[in-house]
Amino acid sequence: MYFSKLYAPTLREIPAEAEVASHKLLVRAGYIRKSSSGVYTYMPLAQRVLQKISTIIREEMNKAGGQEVMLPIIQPAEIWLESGRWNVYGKELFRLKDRHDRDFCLGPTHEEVITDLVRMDVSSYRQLPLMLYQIQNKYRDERRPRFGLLRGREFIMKDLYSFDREESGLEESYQKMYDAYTAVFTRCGLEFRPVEADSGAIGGSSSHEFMVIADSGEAAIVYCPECSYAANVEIAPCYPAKNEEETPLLLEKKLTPNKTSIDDVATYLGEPASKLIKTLFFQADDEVIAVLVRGDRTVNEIKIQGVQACVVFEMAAAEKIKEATGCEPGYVGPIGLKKDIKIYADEEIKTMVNAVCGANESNHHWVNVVPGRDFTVSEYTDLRLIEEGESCPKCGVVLNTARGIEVGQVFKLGTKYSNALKATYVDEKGQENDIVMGCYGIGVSRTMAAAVEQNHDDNGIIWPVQIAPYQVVIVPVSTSDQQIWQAALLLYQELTAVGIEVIMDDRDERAGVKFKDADLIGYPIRVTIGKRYIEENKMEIKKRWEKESSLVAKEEIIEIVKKTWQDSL
RNA sequence: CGGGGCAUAGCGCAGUUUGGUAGCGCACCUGGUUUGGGACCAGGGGGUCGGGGGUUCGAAUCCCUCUGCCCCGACCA
Repeated sequence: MYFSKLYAPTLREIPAEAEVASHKLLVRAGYIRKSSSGVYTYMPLAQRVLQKISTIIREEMNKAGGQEVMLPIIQPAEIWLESGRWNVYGKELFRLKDRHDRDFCLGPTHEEVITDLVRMDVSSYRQLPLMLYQIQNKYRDERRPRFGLLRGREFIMKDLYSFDREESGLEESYQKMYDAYTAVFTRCGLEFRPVEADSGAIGGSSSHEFMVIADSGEAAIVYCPECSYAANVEIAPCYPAKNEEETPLLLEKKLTPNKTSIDDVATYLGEPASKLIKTLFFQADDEVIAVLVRGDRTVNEIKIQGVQACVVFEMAAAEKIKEATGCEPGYVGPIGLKKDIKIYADEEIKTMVNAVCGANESNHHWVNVVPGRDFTVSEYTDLRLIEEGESCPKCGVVLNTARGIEVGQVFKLGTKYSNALKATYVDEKGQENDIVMGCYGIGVSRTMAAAVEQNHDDNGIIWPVQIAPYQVVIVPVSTSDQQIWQAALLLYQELTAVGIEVIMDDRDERAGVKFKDADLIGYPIRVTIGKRYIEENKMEIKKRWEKESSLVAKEEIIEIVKKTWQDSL
């Protein structure tokens, strides 16, 4: 491909709206343009990268036994009503009506559609197991689209659904997909880590997320340097720290004027934050609940939802808190609540002695509080967020922390959807059973953005060879010098002939412009042909991820390029 | 959904306070000089100043209203 013909308009200036590296660089380098908030056009370079990622995914899905299908994006409301998610999914679901006023939605995920398909055509155990997948656009009306392709409203996903006879079959399918995902991201040349994850609103028993490691990632993970343990902090279990043993003292109310935050109260009373009890109120459907954690800890809302099942879960409104405590937030505590509400407490609270908590009276806190003596807790359990420096639940070694971008997730769904939608099969004994399902997603467009987040420098993108839009760019320093131009042309033809994807920068631009664009676009290998070719018959080869270039003969160039390409496969 | 901000040429911005008929840099076109890390000179094209309504002799500028976009938070298979 000649650069002069390529539709890749690069920009010198960064669009004002771009926040993160992948967004800035993909826009600047001419890969994507925004159409509306969270919706992007993929231009030729992006399309090539997406195709490469998709090809790798297809190969691995097929290898694992998957069959590709294409499912509808426009989905009828009926099946969503049947699964119960039409009302649960909320505003995230893009809804629309047809001319007859019938309800539809744009698919954010395809459990309903695929289950509807399979229930029509699968009836016998002889047809199982089955794995179907698709790669196409999905839609979620995000409250706040951001970070370019990382959180869009329209995005490309691969999703595979597995259908098995029983749990053991699901276990096998799940493992196949786990392995396939590992192969996919390895082949994409990314540094990633599978972590244990929450299965969230999609339901199901077990789940792993595949995280591309990048400082800009939205997800925080912990992993063990010794054993294989790795988890999203959302679900990482915490062990209670030992609280100091003390002789319980008499409960006492203290004046704490205008001290509403943990830090303020701790400083004012001269106590460490770990001596305070943090009391938070949540709205769980129609019920208000109180949650207690040590003052220096953060509550983990995912864990709370694990003990208090509900559809809507959020921080309680101020008036609800007042109803429960008779007091403004800032001085609330578990002692003497107005209303009889459930109090969940983190395990660490149990052993606290002579603690501090709000008195449910403005400008007052209790000191020398002893849980169990001064108030009663409905349930003690692990409710806090894991912190830096805590131990591995498997082997006790101190965990490492990292940030990641979630590019894939695998779920064991069980029979949640097959049961709701009556997708059943008949076994050898003539017994009807629900099909056991799993679902497995990869964010294709997000993977492209994550690759950029992980692989870039100040000058631009540094594509892993496997997913680069082209592997090589040839830069003839002058297009008017026939000796240089002819050499470039010959190299171009020879590389193309061996299956290497090459861009020839044939533009009548200064060398500096071509170098800047080459770095920005991120071709793994750049070959420059200039004076040194005329003088010494040497070409310059530079790998995008290395600082130095080297001068070599043309024959070597071809060998180096071929080798680099093959090494990456 | 709460809070804040922005909307002027393809991109980045000034002009709005104090109304007088739209400008700068980059990009683009023409010609010339240049040519190894985003060149220089000269000339040129491109704007319903987000939409609608109002005030005024006159509105990018003041008022009302709608829409879009961005940031922080909350939320997030």
